[in-house]
Amino acid sequence: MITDSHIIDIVSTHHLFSALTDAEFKQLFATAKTFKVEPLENVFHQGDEANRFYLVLRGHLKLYRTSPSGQEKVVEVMRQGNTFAEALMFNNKPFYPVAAQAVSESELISIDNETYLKILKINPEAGIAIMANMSIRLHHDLNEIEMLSVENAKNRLLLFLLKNLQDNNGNEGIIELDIPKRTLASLLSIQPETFSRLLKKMTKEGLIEERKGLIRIMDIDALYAASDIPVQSVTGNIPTQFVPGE
Amino acid sequence: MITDSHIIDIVSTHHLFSALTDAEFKQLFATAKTFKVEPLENVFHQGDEANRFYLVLRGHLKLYRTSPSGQEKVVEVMRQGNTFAEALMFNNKPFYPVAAQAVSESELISIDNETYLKILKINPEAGIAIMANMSIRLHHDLNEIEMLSVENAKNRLLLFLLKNLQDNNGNEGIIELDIPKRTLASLLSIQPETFSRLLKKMTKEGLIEERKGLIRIMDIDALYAASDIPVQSVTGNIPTQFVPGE
DNA sequence: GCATTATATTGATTCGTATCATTTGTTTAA
DNA sequence: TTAAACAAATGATACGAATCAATATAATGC
Repeated sequence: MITDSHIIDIVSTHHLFSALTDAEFKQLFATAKTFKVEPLENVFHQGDEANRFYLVLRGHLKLYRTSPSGQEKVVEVMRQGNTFAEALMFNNKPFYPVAAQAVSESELISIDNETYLKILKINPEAGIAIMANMSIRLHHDLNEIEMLSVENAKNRLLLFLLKNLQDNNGNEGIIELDIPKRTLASLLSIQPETFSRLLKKMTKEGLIEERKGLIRIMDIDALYAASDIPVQSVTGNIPTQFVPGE
Repeated sequence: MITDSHIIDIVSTHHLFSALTDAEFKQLFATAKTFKVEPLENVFHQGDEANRFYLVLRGHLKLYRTSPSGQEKVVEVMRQGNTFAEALMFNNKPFYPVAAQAVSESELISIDNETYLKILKINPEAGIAIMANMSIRLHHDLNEIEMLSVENAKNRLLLFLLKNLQDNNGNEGIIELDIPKRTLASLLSIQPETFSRLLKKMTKEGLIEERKGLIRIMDIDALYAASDIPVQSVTGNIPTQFVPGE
């Protein structure tokens, strides 16, 4: 079971709700329902009328589509803190194009589409505040994807250096290290040993210079050249989903 | 130089604009300005009044913050197709908290905040349509981050299998392969050779069974157990940003 | 049907990075 | 100042996965 304060925690930190005023929040949750689902139990089926969207309080569920031939395909897996079917609401789609089924025992809260949309329509400021959250989250995700997309240690370090330049006059730059190297290594998902070796190698190659607590980049352009960070590293790296026959 | 049709391509596929009606689009771009910036040239400075936001048509720029001590710190790097400073608009922040400077020669289009917000306020439907796009994009990003967070080939394959189960009766599952294996391997960022070896190994271990165009999973639970996919693999993996002293 | 080409498998080798072990250097505190 | 504790660097080794090379199997066209 999940406590009330826990529920409020999960709900109020979600980007769809965190920007609502107290009054709006109250209005919205007057029509909300919390409920449990057991494994293999469906929250809704493909083709059902879509007039609510959901937030997972606990457990996890799969969204899946059943093709005409009867094949089932999981589209997405939802976990604690995730919302689903809200895009349908924004898009005015009347029916769920997928089914939702609990994988583990789960607890959900469902929100009435109409109530939510009414709030947005009556008070466009609310919508704009929510878009602020979504924008920030999108930027954040893009950064995370970019960092994750850089698969090897050298390029992660290079990307880090290029992103954390301070005080760059012309083609030089300085990075101050005010945390232990081993911590920095860990932030970059590199072992301290590897980190040390990398810096040494780059120093030998004349790309950087190390002085107590400082890394000096001799030639920013050369550093860019040394990396094979893709110019457009941000978009469409590994498709999350294999969609047969689409 | 970038051609007009190219501009329209970039702009109209962006989630902040793709849901606008023709009339709204026209109205918005009546106040838009395209312009170039040379390397080291600033689009705006920290503390400037923020009444426009920007879309990168070509090149790349850095957003950076200068601390009281004069240290410069890059917050984000923007590339073709990215927008920046729109979150400020949604948040009604009057000043840019960062500066934006071209790294390479770049071409931008700037949009008037007031005009954009007016469209949203007059017609909440427009905002809702945009939120639809943002929702979809957020879901997509979450999936991508999840997939990217799985660092090794075996677990990527396992995650893929578990996410693409069709026709699972009880603890068995079937995955249909209607694309060439080498394509699938590439989707998973695995070399075809490695992919082949992995399947062979898993077959030997009794986890799966292969039959022309089909992969049969003998025991879904065992597969889960074989993977070390974190339960909550979605959130906060590698911090994108090293923020000294924060 | 056979030849041709695409796709898949298998083996040998190499490369990048983690891991383990040891040494060197740097703080911290007695 | 010296020992203890911590951080960083260096060496040796192990392992996963890429790469290169060869062969096997399947699909396609004539």
